[in-house]
Amino acid sequence: MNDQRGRPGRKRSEESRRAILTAAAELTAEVGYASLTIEGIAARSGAGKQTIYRWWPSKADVLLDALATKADLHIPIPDEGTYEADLRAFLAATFALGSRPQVVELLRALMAEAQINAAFGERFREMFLAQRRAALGTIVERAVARGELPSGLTSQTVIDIVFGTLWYRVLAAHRPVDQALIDELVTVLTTRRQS
Amino acid sequence: MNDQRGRPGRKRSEESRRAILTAAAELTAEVGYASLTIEGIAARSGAGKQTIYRWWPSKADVLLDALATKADLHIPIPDEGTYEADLRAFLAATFALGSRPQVVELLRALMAEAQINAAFGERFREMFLAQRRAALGTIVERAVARGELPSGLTSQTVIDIVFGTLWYRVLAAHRPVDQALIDELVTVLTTRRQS
Amino acid sequence: MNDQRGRPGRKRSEESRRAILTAAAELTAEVGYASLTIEGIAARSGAGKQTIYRWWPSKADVLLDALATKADLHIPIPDEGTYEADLRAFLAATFALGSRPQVVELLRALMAEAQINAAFGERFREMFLAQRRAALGTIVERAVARGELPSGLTSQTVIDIVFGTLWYRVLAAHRPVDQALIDELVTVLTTRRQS
Amino acid sequence: MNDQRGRPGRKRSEESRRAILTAAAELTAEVGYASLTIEGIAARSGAGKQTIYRWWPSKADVLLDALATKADLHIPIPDEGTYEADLRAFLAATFALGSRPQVVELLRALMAEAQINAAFGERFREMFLAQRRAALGTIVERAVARGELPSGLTSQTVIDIVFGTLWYRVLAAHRPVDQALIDELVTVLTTRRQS
DNA sequence: GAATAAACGAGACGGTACGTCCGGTCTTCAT
DNA sequence: ATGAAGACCGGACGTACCGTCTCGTTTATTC
Repeated sequence: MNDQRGRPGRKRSEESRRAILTAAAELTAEVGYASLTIEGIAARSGAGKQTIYRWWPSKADVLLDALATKADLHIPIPDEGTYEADLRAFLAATFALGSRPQVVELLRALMAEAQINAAFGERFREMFLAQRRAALGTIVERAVARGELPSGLTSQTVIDIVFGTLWYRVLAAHRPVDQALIDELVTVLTTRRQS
Repeated sequence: MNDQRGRPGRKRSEESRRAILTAAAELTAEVGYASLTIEGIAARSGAGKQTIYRWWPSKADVLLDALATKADLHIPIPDEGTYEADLRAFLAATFALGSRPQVVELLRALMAEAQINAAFGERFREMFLAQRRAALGTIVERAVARGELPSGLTSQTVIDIVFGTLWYRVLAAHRPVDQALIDELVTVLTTRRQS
Repeated sequence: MNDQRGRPGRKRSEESRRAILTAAAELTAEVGYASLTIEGIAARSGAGKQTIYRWWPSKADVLLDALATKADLHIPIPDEGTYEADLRAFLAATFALGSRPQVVELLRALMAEAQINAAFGERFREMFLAQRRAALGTIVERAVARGELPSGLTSQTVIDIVFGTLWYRVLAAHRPVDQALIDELVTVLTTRRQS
Repeated sequence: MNDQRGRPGRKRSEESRRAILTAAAELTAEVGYASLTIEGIAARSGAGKQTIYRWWPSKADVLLDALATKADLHIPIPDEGTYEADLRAFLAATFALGSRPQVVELLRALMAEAQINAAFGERFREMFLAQRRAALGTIVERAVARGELPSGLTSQTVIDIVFGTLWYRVLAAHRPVDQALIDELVTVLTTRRQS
């Protein structure tokens, strides 16, 4: 990826990169995404503006990178044996993540930016949303293979419903995702129906 | 509301108001929300900037007002006799609305702004989202009264799932709401379960 | 002047006029001429902006009017019997006026405006400067008639030198006109020379 | 003065500086000082507004700089041997300058601004007026040393009378400084008196 | 080791839009 | 017809950031 093979010249400074990502995350928490500026990130991190523009196309991309760098945000793909248990485990992991206000704020900002800036939207969808969909997709496909999915439901729709409901609570309702919601979602998406 | 009784001074110009709302809507369609500016709206509408700032706190509020002024966006509360039919009718109406690209673009922009600007978020939730929730709420409450709601499902969760899935398709998936999704949503949210 | 004979409609309010002139003078003293605005005068005086625009073409004209209304600013034309005594009396009267800071401030502002706004400059010259020149002119002409003027000096130049020096101290030197200056001016402009 | 030794960052653009000063001078000549705007200067010079604000506190300071940059405005200190000849030479040089309408307009505007804006007034007095006073001061001091000054006249008063009369003609009388005035001034300020 | 080349902090640059202020005009209702 | 109130269009203000462009300096690779 970062094709540094034998190129002359100074190497990218990992120190600067970290300082920039940290400054961006802190500033977002302190002043909010709307008041976050490239100049502010540069000033806080001690980097020059050009250094930021050299490596990221926008402030949203800096934050997306900062998010991706947080290793602990990884949501594992559970394998509990049954579709219901897997789904419940997946939702519980997501729920845990949702209880960290700073992360939630970041996600709201990035989703917003994705609506306004089409190019970033593309990157956000590919680098973030698609990965989450893939994780849940694995679980649902397993259920399909086992015949556990309720009839009349495609796996894509299950995924849309799960993520849609979670995002809606964050974006529109401003209510945290809670245990009750998880229970109801699992109920709706798993229980077999009468003919 | 606009208590003009016997107040001295010139009255608010309805002509300017219309010109501003129209210009804002047109410009959003032409250049996109990100490139929409108050100055641009003023120039296009022939109004002074101050006139815009006097009546709306931000460009998003202008668009929200423009949206509210479009009478044809009203979603009726159907009463077809059964919960399933009502829900299907409600979704069909929403689906029809979603097939108008300009409206969808507007909604995406407003939802984005609501994430970034907390004060506008409050207004957007109260003046737009709450009304839609109330409409669907009426339908669902009727179902509850009739005992048609699947057990283990609260009416608020039904609403979250419905709007969540619709918004998710618009915001994250960039896939239009289609008939297949409607069918699956209705299936999931109506069918009685085996004990 | 104010030809109100038999005109229909409400008469000009003397109360408003006074309030406006007072407010303008006070505001100039409080915030300075640069920060004086028509809106400010209207607000302070309780008048509408239109009322001010109806009767004065600019804020400088309001102040010029306020100045003219101050009756005590009148400089009498002395007649002491000799040119030297007259000149000294005239300068003493002007000197007394120059010791009132507010008046000096006003004069500085009006002279400044006269440079920047040609139309007002014309009015200022005619309504203020010309009157002062005429007063001193009477004195000097009397001296000419008596043969008291030093040879090689025209009356216009005497006037230019007197007012020039006084204004210069106010505008450029920021030093008050004092007794020493008066003495020296009198000396220069009266003493007969050796052939 | 401009201590650029080893400072990091891009250097100030001399090209921009020149373009701004030229544009300001031209615009003043074309539309007058009252209609001169920072935005206009920026537009005409091709510079950004911020570049102007970075280096000059007001439009008057831009003009003062433009004036100072005009090398040909320098008034030499003559040394003709006698006070009278020196004074006459100094006045002739000033008179020549006064016959350039653009320069006179500029001086009127700056003197006006100096009345209205106290901070600029200070700069104008120090950077322009004081230099002229110093030049004439040299001449007059020489006369004092030689005992050529009329008795009862201090050197400061001579300077006040000279500059006062010149400025008054420009500011108040709107009559150019002419040869007759020079002659009369020299007469008044040099001739010995009868006891 | 010298030359070359890239990245770095710093900061000036041309731009664009911001939100505010005020100018001068125009209703509106009351006197 | 005047007057107070206040909305209107217009234009400039001074500021904040954008994204780009020098600068001088530091660090690496190649000759």
